[in-house]
Parts: sequence; structure tokens; C-alpha cells
Amino acid sequence: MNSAPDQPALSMLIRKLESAATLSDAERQAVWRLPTRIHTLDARKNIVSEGDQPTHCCLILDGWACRYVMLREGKRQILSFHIPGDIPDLQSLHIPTIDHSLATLTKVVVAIIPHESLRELTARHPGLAAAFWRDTLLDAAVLREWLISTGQRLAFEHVAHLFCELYLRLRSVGLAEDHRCPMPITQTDIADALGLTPVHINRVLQEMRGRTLITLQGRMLVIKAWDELLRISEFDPTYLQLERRPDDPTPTTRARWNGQLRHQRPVGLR
Amino acid sequence: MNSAPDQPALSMLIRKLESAATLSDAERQAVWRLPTRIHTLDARKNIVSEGDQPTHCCLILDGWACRYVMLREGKRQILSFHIPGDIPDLQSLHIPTIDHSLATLTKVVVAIIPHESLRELTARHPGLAAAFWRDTLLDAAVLREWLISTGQRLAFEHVAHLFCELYLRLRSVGLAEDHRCPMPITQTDIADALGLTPVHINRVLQEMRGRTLITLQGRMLVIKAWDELLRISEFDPTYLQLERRPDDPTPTTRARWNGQLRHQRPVGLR
DNA sequence: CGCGGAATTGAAGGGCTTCAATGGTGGTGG
DNA sequence: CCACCACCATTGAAGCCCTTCAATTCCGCG
Repeated sequence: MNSAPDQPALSMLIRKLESAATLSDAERQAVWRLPTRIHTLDARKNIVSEGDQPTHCCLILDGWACRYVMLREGKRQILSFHIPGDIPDLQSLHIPTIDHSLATLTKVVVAIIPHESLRELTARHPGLAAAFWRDTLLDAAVLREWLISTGQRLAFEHVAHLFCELYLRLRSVGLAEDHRCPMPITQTDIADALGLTPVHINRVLQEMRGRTLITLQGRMLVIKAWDELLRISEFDPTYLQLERRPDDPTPTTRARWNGQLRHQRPVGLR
Repeated sequence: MNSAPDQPALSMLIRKLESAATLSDAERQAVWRLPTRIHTLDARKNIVSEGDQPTHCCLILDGWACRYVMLREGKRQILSFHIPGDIPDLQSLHIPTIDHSLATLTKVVVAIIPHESLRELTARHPGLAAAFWRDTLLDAAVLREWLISTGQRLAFEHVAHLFCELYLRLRSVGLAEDHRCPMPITQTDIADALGLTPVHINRVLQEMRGRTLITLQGRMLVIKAWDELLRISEFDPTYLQLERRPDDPTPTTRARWNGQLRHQRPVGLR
């Protein structure tokens, strides 16, 4: 682990914050003055552990990380995957004791920012506070979609949904294109994220390959049938709040059924 | 549906915000000046629908609500339950298009607050912005715990965990005591929240009654074996960030296994 | 008192798990 | 540069948790 001052970290942060709001010059410069330290971490090391009371947040500059908890009998639930541009522990700014662990999946480069500085920054600049707040809200939106998948989708649909999400998130930070993206995680990681077993994930991937939906080898995912994958997983990108591109799925045709299809009414609906 | 000016609504809001932070007099008075309108809604009506772009937030004053989405074939996933004191659509303040519906489960009384007023309030008072932000972070913490349950726990454990959570949340706003609380939802609602079928929920409840863990009748839950329910569900209240009481489970004895129990290391751990 | 939603029960089946073993592969060191 | 060795991926068989389908009973409410 080394540490040094840095600027690219802050330009990545500013790009992130400006993805939704437009920052004033004063705000941008205030971010620019944030003190950061760069750290490089090996793969599969905890960044923050459950029960910790962090004094810093970390901005991922390179590599993948994940939130997770361990349960009895060694069961692990991965709660989220994090890629460059993410601030996975931003919440620790307002919730002192962290209720899950944060760990690297690959070798990771992070920028460390003191809570103190972020508190001062957001207190002085409401626009920045809103931008950071929004970032944690998007994080929750992804979490909701994971709950939907885990609760309602079959393993095949769930894996498809995860791949769609990760591809779009990676593309939005310039790390994917042409339906190809890095996928530097194991089948066991995917299993623990989806609440399934590695054995079953393996069988699902076999079938995806067999149906020529994807290829996945050498830590690289290629989606060969994007539209099909979207359809199978009922993927609607609205929750990611990304700018749309020509070949993207149209948020207006959200593949969810808003009709009354159960024998009991589906909670209200008008 | 009726509507009228109100003050009890704001006192409930202030109590909520002060549960963590301490507000200054100026902040408290600023909240006090928020314009609110009171509405009464029938049971099982949508408050906000997926795709809407709300211009107001709603503070629940009485009754229960839930977030949910509909999937193909009439499948429904409930994403959260909401009780008095909650602001289930606070996120709409910074995420324009809502990606799920919000509906009443019982007859509900809400206070409606314009986004405009909340934006002005949080822009002027960073402490209040932080308090509202924190509220959405706690919401996400509950969501994470639901994902853990759905991904890793058996139906029996999952139901137990839900009951523990709801009891503590209700008690924290004065709506429960002595291990008894209202539970005005159907077994189908529980099933859709847990990603299970009503039939199976019914069987789980049968067994819970048979083992004298709970009684559940007339929309009232009585937990007859609190400690046992905590143990079974590996319930750790840390994520709720509530003040502790004498008979509460101790956050320090979090029942999660932080040892290395898998044949592959559980992501890091130093 | 009768209606409709909710709860309950039984039987059969399916998606996924568990257990156990084998095959593959990338990274490291000699 | 190649060989070794964890770790990861893959495969098969048996079993279980939960689902599906279909009645039937219970219960709150007008």
C-alpha cells in the first residue's frame, strides 16, 4: 500500500457529481481543494469491516470492490458491486457504525477523503450536498433492483439482469463499449451476490453460452444478444438514471406489468 | 380524501429528525414553517405510481404503506413497509422519475410537503439536509437487510427477522410495547415482501404458532419468545440505529460469522 | 345473514442445493 | 521457460425447500 497526493481522483469525482447536477465554478473549485490520499490495495482485502466507525470515505479509482456480510455457517451475501467512480462508503458520513464490510475484489486504487472535509464541503455548498445525497439514492435504487431480482426472478433471469446492469454502469464511466466489459469476479462471487450456489450459477452460465447470449472467459464478458438479455431479465434502465444512447432500451417500455393480474388486487393501482 | 392545515404533522417530523441529530432553534422553526396539507387515503390505493415525477413528498401520520413493483405474470415484489413517521418518497427530491409504486396498505393519513419547500429548507440549513439525508440512508440500511434475508435466510428465519424489525420500528415511534404490535397486513403482503408464496408463509406461521414463538390474530402480533426469535433470525438491530433499551439485543454480539468458514476465503478479511 | 377476501390444507412437482469428484488455468517460482 | 499448485470451473446424482394447483374453511363487515 502506498500513498500520495493526486488530482485525477478529483476530476473523476467532479465528473460523477456533474452527471446529474451542474456545479457552479465555486462548487467545482471547492471539490478541487478536497484533500485526498491515494492507496493501492491487493485483491480480496477488507477496506472497511462490519462494526467499524470510519473517519474517511473512499472513492474507487481503479478495480472492483463489493459490500458483503457473513452469516452463520459461512454464508456470505454480497450487497453490491462497486466500480471506478463509486464511493461505496459515502453513507458512513451520516451513519457512524457500518453494518457491513467493504472489500476489494480485484487489486484496487482508491482515493481517501476525510469525513471532516466532506462535512465541511457539504455544509458550505448545498448543491454539492444534494449531489452526494443523490449518489447514495442511486445506490439505494440499485439495491432495490437487486431485491426485486432476488425475490422474484429465476436464476437465469437474475444473472441476465446483473450483466445488463454491470455493462451499463461500466459503460457510463467509460470502461465498456460494444457490449463487452470486464468481469473480474468469480462464479462464487456472482452466486453470493444473487443468493444462489456457485454450482447453479455455473449451470446458468452454461446455458447462456449454449443459447449464444454471452461469452464469458478470461475475465471478459461479451453480450452477444443484448436485446434478448434485456427481454429475458425484464431490464429497465430507468433506475440507473443514465443518459440514454440510441441502442439503449427505452425506459418508457418498462417491462413491468402494471395491470391487475392477481386474483387479489395488486395493492391499490389508482 | 380531505385536506387541511396541520401542526401535529410537523412535530412528528421534528421528532424524527431529532432522533439522531440535534437541531438548532432556527432549524426547528424553519421546519415548523413548512407548508403541509393533510390527506386521508383509503386502504390499498396508490399514492405514487411507477414512472411518476412527484412534486411533493409525503410524511405518513397514521396507517401503513409499502413500496412495490409489478413484474410479468402478476408477480409483485414489496420493497419496504412504511409506518407513521416515515417519508417513503423522500428520494423523489433528487431522483425525478420514481422507479416503483407507493401504496397504502391500510387507511392512511399523510402530510404532503412540496419539493420546492424541502429544497429551499435543505439549501438554507445544512444540518437539516444532513438529517433528511440520513433518513434515506437508514431506509437503504433496511433494504440491505431485506436483501440479506431474501438471499440467505430460510423462510422461517426470514419471517422471524421481519417481525423483529417491524416490532422495533413500531416501538421506536410509540406504536408498540411489551412485544406486541399491530400487523395490519395480509399473509399475501408478507409473501410478496419476502419473495415467497402465501401458501408457504401460512405454513411458516403455523409452525411459529406451534412452537409458541408468536400469536398473530386480529391484525395484532404478539411475540411470545423474543430472544428465541432474535436467535433464529440472527437479528442484529444495529442497522436500525435506534436508541437501546435494557432488554434489547446487544449490538456487540452481532450474530454474523466473521470467521473464515468457506473453503474459499470470504472476500478478504485482512 | 350472506358475501368476498383471507386463511388454511393436501398433493404433486420443480428450481435450486448439497455433496463429491474431476477438469482446467493463471500466476509464481525455480 | 516450464512446471507446479492453488484456485476456479465443471459435472453428476440425490434430495429438499418452496411452489403450484385446487379446494375448503374461516372471518370481518355491510
